[in-house]
Amino acid sequence: MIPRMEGEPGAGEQRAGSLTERRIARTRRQLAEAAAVLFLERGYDAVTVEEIAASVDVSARTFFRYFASKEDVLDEILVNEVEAMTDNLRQRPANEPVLSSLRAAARSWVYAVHRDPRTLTLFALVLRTPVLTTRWLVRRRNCQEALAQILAERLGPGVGPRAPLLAAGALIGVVATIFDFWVEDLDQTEVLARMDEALDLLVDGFGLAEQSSQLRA
Amino acid sequence: MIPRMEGEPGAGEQRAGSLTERRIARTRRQLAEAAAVLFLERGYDAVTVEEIAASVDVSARTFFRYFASKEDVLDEILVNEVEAMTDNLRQRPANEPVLSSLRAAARSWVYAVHRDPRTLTLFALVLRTPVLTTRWLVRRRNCQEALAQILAERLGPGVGPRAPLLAAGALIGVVATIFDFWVEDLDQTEVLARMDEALDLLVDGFGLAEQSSQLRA
DNA sequence: GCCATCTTGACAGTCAGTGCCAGAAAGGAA
DNA sequence: TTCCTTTCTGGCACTGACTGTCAAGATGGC
Repeated sequence: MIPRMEGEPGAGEQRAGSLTERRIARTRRQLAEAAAVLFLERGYDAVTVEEIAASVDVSARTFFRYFASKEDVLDEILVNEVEAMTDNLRQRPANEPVLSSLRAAARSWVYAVHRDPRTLTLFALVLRTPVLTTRWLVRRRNCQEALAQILAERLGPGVGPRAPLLAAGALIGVVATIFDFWVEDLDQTEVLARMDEALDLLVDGFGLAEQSSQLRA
Repeated sequence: MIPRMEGEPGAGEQRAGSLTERRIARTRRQLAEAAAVLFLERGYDAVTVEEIAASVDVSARTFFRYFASKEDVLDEILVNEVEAMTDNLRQRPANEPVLSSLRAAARSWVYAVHRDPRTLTLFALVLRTPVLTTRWLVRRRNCQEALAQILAERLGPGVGPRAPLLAAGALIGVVATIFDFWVEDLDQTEVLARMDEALDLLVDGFGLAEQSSQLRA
């Protein structure tokens, strides 16, 4: 009933490069591609699933066999980016200070995004479409959980059970905010500098500890 | 065409306590109430707008005149809570250190939520229903913006244009994470202690600055 | 009581998403 | 090639969220 994609083949045993399998992969890619093009042309809401399907010459019913919902076509991009980011992080040497790992991972991810300008354009689309923005926020949260797990491994059990999730919350909070600035202003090139500043602010506790009205008076 | 609620009255000039106006307010309250009851009974997805409307004896069409979408019935609760929180914060004396204000605001908000156990039950419903969770994440973001504005006012222009939003991101990141722990485990009473710990961790920069693998070896 | 204004229900219609079934296409085996 | 099984696909009917429109009913001011 559901196209198989990549995964364990069924009893019918279609091998990896089989004709069917390639056709399925192609259809999936075409649908995602067509959706991205149409969304960018006319906006998310103004495009119907019917149209996306028609432009690849399959039925709407088939579209829903490839993607659980209309949102899912773009959500896949978000998932991929978040995974690219967390994979970068996991591949950093385990003895490197966490913050350096994070800076390096963010750095290589930013470079990757820069290499494919479409990614940022699609992110801009996501952030100006409410339904899709909510998806992005969900992915941010997934990212927090993934980051928390990495932090837990790196920092060991000494830091307590909730610290990794909390630290990840704060880190994602600042990194995602910088990311929002980036997407809002697609031309800006100094993302990395801003990211570094933001992380510096974070490790300083934003100066909140010593801040008081007297200091400003 | 759209029920007026509270706001500037139209040319017809219906005054605040008018019969119509009270009926409208009552219908709105009844709809929200009925929705909450039904959602808690059977889960969000298993309840149709038709049923909510029928249980208050209005048409489904009318439901959509009061709430833009099915999600909006519960979203209102989220908005109210977030506003209660930010209002608490705004009412703190302007010369109080930001962090103290935040602790105090969070504290009185937690007390308020404790006084009405239903609030937390509804939050639990929200967090176990994907569509509603996304709403919650959106509200969190609104909260970040509101908090950033307050921070900007308190900290003055010296801190740079992006620092307030970044600090707010980190603060919301940890406060919301504590909140998630709270909602997951409704019985727990030490929320406030955890909140304080979390904020302490934040002003310490989570110890990320000096952390390195050598320190753990 | 009259009139302007507003709320409501009914109806029709769009679009997302799902279950079901029959037909077509692919792969394996004889 | 031919047959058989597995899997993919289109078509159809259906639910449910949501919107535009219009006529009918209620309300408030005069």
